[in-house]
Amino acid sequence: MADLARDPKQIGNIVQRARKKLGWNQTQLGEKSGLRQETISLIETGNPAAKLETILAVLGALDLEFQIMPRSKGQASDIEDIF
Amino acid sequence: MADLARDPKQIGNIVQRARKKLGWNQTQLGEKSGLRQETISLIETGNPAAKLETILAVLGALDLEFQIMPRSKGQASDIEDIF
DNA sequence: AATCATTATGATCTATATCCGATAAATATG
DNA sequence: CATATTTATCGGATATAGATCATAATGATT
Repeated sequence: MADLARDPKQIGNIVQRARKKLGWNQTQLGEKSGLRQETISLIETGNPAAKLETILAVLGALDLEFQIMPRSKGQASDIEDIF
Repeated sequence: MADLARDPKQIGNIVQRARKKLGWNQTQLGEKSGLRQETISLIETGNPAAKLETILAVLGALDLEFQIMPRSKGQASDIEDIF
């Protein structure tokens, strides 16, 4: 349910997975988040220099959110991330 | 334990609180995250255009991490955030 | 294989982050 | 208060995001 996001690539993967789960293409996600398809593409491929506000807009459009917590708590979701 | 981070200001507050809890000043956090004191200042005051990699570097230095999850789950941590 | 949909890439432009060096403003501490 | 520490701000330089318009590359579907 909760996905670890320690680097831009993980964030990109999570965004892509959530988008496809909703049956949206990058253009549609762009419309809902006020961004262009090209920008969504960059984020999903793990652009490390993306702006924070851009990431937050994408997460909002997907009805997702960040939480900040201490590292390495050895939860179930950590294991998923290995694969 | 887990803090909601829906906007840059919340992230800045969380960073500042974690830094002070460790007894560090902005310069020290900058050294540990490879950033300048000015940059830490901007992040803590909620700069929305901060780079993703910059935020991730700061969180890493504080031994914190992002998790991504569905919004509004009405957890205890949501209540804290009102104050 | 041919076509349609989707995603990735390219060049140009404007805006702004971050670095760097310096300093002003604000906050502690004696 | 006076001073030392910490945080915020300024100017110049460099790098790159994201918009825009266009197109190439990739993936599906028949």
